[in-house]
Amino acid sequence: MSALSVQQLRARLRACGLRATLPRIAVLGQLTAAEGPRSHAELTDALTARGFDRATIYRNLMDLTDAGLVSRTDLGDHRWRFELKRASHAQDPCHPHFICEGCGSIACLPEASVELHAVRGAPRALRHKSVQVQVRGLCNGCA
Amino acid sequence: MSALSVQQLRARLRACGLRATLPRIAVLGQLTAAEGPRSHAELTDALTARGFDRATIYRNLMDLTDAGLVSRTDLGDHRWRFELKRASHAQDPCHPHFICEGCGSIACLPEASVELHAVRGAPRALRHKSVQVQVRGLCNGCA
DNA sequence: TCTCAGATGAAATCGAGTTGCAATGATGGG
DNA sequence: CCCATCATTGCAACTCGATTTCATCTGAGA
Repeated sequence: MSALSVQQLRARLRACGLRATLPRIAVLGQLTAAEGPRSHAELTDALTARGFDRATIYRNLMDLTDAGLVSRTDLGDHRWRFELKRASHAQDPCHPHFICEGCGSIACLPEASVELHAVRGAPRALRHKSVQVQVRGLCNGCA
Repeated sequence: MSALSVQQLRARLRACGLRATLPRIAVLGQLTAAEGPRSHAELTDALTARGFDRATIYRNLMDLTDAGLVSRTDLGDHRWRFELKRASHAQDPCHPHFICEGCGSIACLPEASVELHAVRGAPRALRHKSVQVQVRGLCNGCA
């Protein structure tokens, strides 16, 4: 799902009751093409070159979040990250994220890469898998 | 460890190579008496009455964090929280941490509760186990 | 006691996040 | 196909926690 056509993006927006405007298609397209969560600043850097405004990008991210197409999380660095909810990730809604402490980039890890064991004394949330797992370290580029 | 004498606080600061100044002793004292993480604003509210400046409190929180006496985390509400590192957290450097997104308490998980698998495509740091794992969710009290 | 690097206080700055408002444009109805 | 309407945009300003600047002050070793 690296890149969808404009028609596909437009259809997806309309299916949620959102107007298919140019900036909105661009934002959804960026998130669709992205590997993992992206910050507002990252999207702004990528899209102001095309003439779109910060505030518009911000409001579209909120719109997509409200529509349920995108999830908004804070991975602990004081910046909201927006990630497309993918059909392929539907079965593992809380896949772990890898956070590079060198360059700050964030990537998704396959759910199989982290296995949780609800050992004695651990919070019950661990047993229900209703937790968010973050792995911090150096990415291959920064190591 | 609800309250330490000024002498004890002073000694602890000196042991880290920090000067035992009045504001610094007050900040460390507040964190020592606190039950859980405290935000900069909370400490400011408590300490400006004694005549200490916001910026000074902020810098002392950073100093204590750099010195390793205090940990700084974000519970997801976009505000830094500072919590005294207690002795019980000191040993076993690479165990996973459980962060409650409700009350902010930070608990140590047994190393066995999280198992990492270096699957294809994962960063090499995962294979070397040179990563830090954080599990976020609701603790038993907040669930 | 003297000295000065480290620390403080007051104010300014930074930056992500957010909002107000007039102009614009996507959509549905005619 | 055109028009009216209302969601959306672009711009600028604002909020507020986080952070820095700089002149002054002070804790701690000599």
